[in-house]
Amino acid sequence: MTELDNQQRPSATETVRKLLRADILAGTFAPGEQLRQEELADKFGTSRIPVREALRHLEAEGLVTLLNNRGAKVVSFTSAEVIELMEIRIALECRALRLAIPNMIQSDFDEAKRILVEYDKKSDPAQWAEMNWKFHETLYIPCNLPRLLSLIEGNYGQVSLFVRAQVSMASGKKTPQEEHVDILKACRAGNVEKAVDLLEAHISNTKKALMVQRRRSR
Amino acid sequence: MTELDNQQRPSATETVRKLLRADILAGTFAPGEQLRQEELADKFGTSRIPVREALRHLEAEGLVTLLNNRGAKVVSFTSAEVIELMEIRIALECRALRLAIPNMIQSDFDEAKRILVEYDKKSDPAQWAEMNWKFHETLYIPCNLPRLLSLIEGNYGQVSLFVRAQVSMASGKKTPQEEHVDILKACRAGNVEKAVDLLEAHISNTKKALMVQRRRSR
DNA sequence: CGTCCTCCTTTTGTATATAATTTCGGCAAA
DNA sequence: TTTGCCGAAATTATATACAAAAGGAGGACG
Repeated sequence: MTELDNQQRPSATETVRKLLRADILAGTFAPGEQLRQEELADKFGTSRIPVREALRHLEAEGLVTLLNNRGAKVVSFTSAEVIELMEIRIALECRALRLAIPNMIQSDFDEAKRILVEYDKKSDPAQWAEMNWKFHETLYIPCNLPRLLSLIEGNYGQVSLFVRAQVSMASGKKTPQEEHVDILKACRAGNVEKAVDLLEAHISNTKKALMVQRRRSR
Repeated sequence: MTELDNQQRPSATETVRKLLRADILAGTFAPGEQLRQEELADKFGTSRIPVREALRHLEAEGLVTLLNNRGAKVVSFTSAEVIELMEIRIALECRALRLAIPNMIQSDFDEAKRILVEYDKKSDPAQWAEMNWKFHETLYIPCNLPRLLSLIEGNYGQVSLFVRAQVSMASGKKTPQEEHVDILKACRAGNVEKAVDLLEAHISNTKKALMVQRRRSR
């Protein structure tokens, strides 16, 4: 048994934190939006104390910003900061993949494959985001480093606030799905260097797509 | 002006957080030690509320662990977890260095050099840790990605809880200081691949030294 | 002699209350 | 119209109060 089977009953603070994070990631609270403590306390049926503690935690996670006497806002990134998140993705996820590949077993490949197949069936862009994360996560889990995985997940959470539907394919380039297939193939072949290179290119492509997208929306 | 000139006067919560973190990193509170809220509140001259909020933040940072109705402890890592921190160092710091080198200017080299010289003058192992961090930080700062730098700093904070005096050199290997010199030289030469490889080896050596050290202390 | 139960103490978790700060509307003056 | 300055209302920050849970000493029972 690991050390993580502690909490018997979740505290109010943890409940609020979990629900609030889900709301933020689901877009219920938009980036930049003010989060009023009393409102949240009402919504979650607690006093403001657990709300404030949850906000402090989410602040450290990078999902909200707290200013002195001015409360909390959902984070809102500048273009440069979103690019930065992609650099962090490259750093963390490429390392995780590198360490994961030697540990992969058949069921990991099967699971990844299954997700890709399901991916193609879904038509709702909102679900693509979910599938995309599932696929990537599946590739990294075998590295067996929970803290690294948790950093990746936290960073990805911030990313997903801004990279809602990442459909875009630069003209003539491969689609993200095609890239997924290629990455999985390299993993299967045990070709660490190739897989990592492909992953870096994959994330880099998202980064570039974002740069274009953001440049347009001025 | 950036976005970080907000806080006019720091709140009690932030003050407590900063001081408590300093205490933890300085070893005033040892890993595994219980942190009593009332005690901390007294020490910092506040009520327990700011203390609790600071603890929530530090929990998210990974410096303390909170258990339900059982309060906070300074984190205490298993051997495997310390190894994991080094993997995260490799992921984050190698990427930062890679992105930093193209942006380095003369004053960056000068500063790094200055730190290395000072390094040799100090005899107190406690100061080595500080110098070591300063040197690494100096190399990464030119990447100009504040979030990445903040992740690196947070991770390094956890590392420094357990890697007090990293003097050890495996027999026949280079000392950490010699490795520092080599890394800096590669940076000066603009040789990104070599510098990153050296850095990875450098961190890996620390990792290996830790593995030996921990194996002994059983 | 050891184990388990109970009660008391300590400590944590959350609600309520109070203080301090910001925000905003209105009014006056330029 | 615009600017700037009150002052009330809203909102946040912190303290205090109370409730709930954990920890520990002592005693009953095997």
